[in-house]
Amino acid sequence: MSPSHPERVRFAPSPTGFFHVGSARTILYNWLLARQSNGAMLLRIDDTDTERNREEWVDGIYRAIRWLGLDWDEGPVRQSTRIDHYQAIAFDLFERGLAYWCDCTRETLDARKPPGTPPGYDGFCRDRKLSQGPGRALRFRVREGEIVVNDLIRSQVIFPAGAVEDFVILKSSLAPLYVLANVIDDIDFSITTVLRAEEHLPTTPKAVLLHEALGGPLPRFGHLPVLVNEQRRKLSKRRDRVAVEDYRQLGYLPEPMINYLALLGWNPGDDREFFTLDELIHAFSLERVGHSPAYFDEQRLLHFNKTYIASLSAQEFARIARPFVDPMMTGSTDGDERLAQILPEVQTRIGTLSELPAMIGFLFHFSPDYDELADRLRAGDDHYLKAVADVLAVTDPFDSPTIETSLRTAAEELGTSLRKLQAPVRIAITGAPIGPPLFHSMAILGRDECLRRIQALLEALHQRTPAPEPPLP
RNA sequence: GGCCCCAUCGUCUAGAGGCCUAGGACACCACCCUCUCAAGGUGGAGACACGGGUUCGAAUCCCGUUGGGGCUGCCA
Repeated sequence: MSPSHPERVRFAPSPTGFFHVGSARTILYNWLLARQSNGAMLLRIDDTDTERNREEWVDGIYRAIRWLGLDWDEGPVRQSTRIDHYQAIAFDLFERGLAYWCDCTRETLDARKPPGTPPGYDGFCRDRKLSQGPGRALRFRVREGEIVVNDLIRSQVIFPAGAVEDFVILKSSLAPLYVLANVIDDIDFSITTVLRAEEHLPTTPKAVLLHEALGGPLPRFGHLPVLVNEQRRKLSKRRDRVAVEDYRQLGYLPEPMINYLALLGWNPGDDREFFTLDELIHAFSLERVGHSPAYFDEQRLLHFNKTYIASLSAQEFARIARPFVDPMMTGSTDGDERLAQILPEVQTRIGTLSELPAMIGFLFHFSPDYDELADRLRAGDDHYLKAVADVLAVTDPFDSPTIETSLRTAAEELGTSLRKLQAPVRIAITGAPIGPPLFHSMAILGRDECLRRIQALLEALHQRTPAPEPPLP
């Protein structure tokens, strides 16, 4: 299913914010196309808008790409270093009569048009033969006739004559606009396929026009469906959690992120749902990219993350867990040993790495609010706790199976179930009603510490002043 | 408003005229397993937006309606 000819694709983000999950999907698909065709992907930084760009965002782009496990073959090309070149070509377009200078401002344009008229340029300066000068922008003279875009994903899209207005290619500051710089670079770097988000579809006819004017073969265009939020609106930096960096910090891993993103808009045609990057290279095809907007479902991402974590070897899991558990282990003497013992027990219990501290922190530091813990206990639990303390004192060896046997026997003698007996013990030992396997945790902590924690809860229970009787009316 | 895109379970989707009593996955519910919670196993509920065509036959093709989205900037 892979293309027979090497594709030259490009990924061209603008550094105006955090690297977006939508961008991550776009670069993935481009990268896949390049890899499966033995082609190349160019990384281009579209930083022509000096007002909005920040250098830290550029670094963020590099970081995110590497974190995802992707790379690029050429570049990065900074458009900001090629301004002169774009200007020269724009001036040439003017010389050839394909562009003209315009001094209309938003205000003069609006003033000219009857109220309620839809936005858009009216071609006022088309034949005024203005020369270059302060306050004058260069507009492209859009030709007559419809413009056809053959989209790889949507097939033929026709823009009727008159649907495209004369658009600005050089600001009055002489800074080039994105359509111009894009087309010039796509030509200069022999891009064969432009694969980008659907929001660019309406500007594609402008690119086609520019290509016509500048010559050279037209690249193939493909427009990916947009990613939307719960309200079905395009994912927005303001409203939604979209930064790849955020997901990294939350303990999501690159492999499941890639896996999930690949499936957001594309599917293999069968029921397969787990893919490595390498498998994606072979399986991916533009033909199987969907047409409709896709909801970025964090729950499903979580499922992929969780499944991936569970599939890791103990060594791999320990390695990636490290940065998330290190902070809570400071000051703990045999922390490494305890960590090594508990990690296999929690590997199938977490969705993201950031859940780790809350789940196993009790093994390293324990200073609960005993009043709160006491609140969680039920009537009679103090008897259970005492009985368990007695049993634990003579449990030998103090390992998980033996502890279990001891408590099982104790439960029988108390006429209760292990389920009920372990509940208050779990509260005493871990501080929470749910968590990793209790007996294993107890073995890790050791007899003394377990008894100390049970005693502490018992004392807290006894020291509580009984709730005053409600006054009788 | 104009131009453009899109339309199958809540979500991601399979489906390219009969294989559809519409399949899978996430989430949800129940049961099993079980020291809690997970994991795992079994089962369940849940969709072709609507209306016209075309056809022996339509989720699949055409038209319209409705709905959603994108763009409409001297941003990208």
